[in-house]
Amino acid sequence: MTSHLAQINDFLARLDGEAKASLDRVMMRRAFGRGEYLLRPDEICRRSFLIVEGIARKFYITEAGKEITTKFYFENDLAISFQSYTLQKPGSEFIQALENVVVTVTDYEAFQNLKKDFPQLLELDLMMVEYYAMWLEERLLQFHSLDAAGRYRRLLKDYPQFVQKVQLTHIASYLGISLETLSRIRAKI
Amino acid sequence: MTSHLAQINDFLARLDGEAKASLDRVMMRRAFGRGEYLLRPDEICRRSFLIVEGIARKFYITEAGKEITTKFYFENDLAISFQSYTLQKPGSEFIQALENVVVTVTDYEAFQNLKKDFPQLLELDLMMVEYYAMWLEERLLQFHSLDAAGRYRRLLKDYPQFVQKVQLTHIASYLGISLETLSRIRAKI
DNA sequence: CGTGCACTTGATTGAAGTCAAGCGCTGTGG
DNA sequence: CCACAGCGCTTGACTTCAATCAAGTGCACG
Repeated sequence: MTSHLAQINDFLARLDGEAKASLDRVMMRRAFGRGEYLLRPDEICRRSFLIVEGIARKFYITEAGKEITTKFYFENDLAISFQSYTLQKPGSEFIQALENVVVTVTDYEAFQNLKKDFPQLLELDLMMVEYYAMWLEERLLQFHSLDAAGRYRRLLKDYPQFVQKVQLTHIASYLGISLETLSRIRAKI
Repeated sequence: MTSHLAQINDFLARLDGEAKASLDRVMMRRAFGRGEYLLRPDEICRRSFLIVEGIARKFYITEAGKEITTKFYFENDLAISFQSYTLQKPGSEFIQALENVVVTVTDYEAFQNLKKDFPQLLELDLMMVEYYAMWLEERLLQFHSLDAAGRYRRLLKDYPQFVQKVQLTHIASYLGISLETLSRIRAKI
């Protein structure tokens, strides 16, 4: 998986000058304070947020009123509500800063237009979506084949930084287990 | 979701003549008998299979030796082992015909080359991966927010054809529940 | 010095897994 | 043509994992 990420960085490094310059031109730096929302439900996700600094999360609220965290964003992660962004339709997800966050914002329309001029960017887009799909496959596999303790151990192994920096409440919902169960799992390790 | 599928078909219909002809030229029709494997673990997924007729499934085997079905393929579905295909590395998934199946096979390399000549095909590729990612997101959401009975009811609603045509053993593993539990859920409806 | 929030710990309940037996087809060979 | 073997599914009894409910701890911050 990491190899794919490396490939994306590699690709970005080799992106030709004009494409890169055009891309830079439509990107805008912005800051959000701890707790602020980068995106709310019923909004169309018209912008992507590349995390420069800080941590954010994506979550939705179930019918029962429970928050489910579906993704954490760290440095260099691209935060969007995928379905809302792709279809340009109102979504049901929140994106929220968990700390003070600095991002570079790219407008959806602007990026679509650039893709027409620079097929390289189309390739880049494809690579990023491929990467996301593989990440989703891996996550689904974990839900399918690991129990609560197994999923936590896997998280510790793959992303130890999460556990240090993110509240257990959010980690529990990310893993699909209750806060209490997570607490007990941790006590045993 | 259906809207996105419609968009792909629409796109295919508008694909310009030369791109379409080139694509057709590299596609080959093939048949597999019930139970045969289109792909096995440790193979690199070097071909995609567009289902013309019949049903197939994708699955893997856990450390505990249990089969987990991750996807069913019906007419017009494109069967690949996504990670193995995308990275061109050996994978761990089986793709198996559940009935006699007719497919059109497209070689990975050939398609990659065509994408260089026809950016339209690159766009098509992107759309298909986007569609797959949204499907994965939806499936993950169901694992996260529905219990066993809820997932089965959702399956009945979204894909009633599965339940008629596919063995309950496979459906149970697809839903992440035991065959016995599925049987009890069905008895209550 | 409280008040609130993040987390822990304990007791109980409930959903789903496992193990085991049995039913009802279908298909094959005596 | 019947018999029985095998497979797909059901049903029952029991167990287990994790959710829920309910206190309680400890730290941070006004």
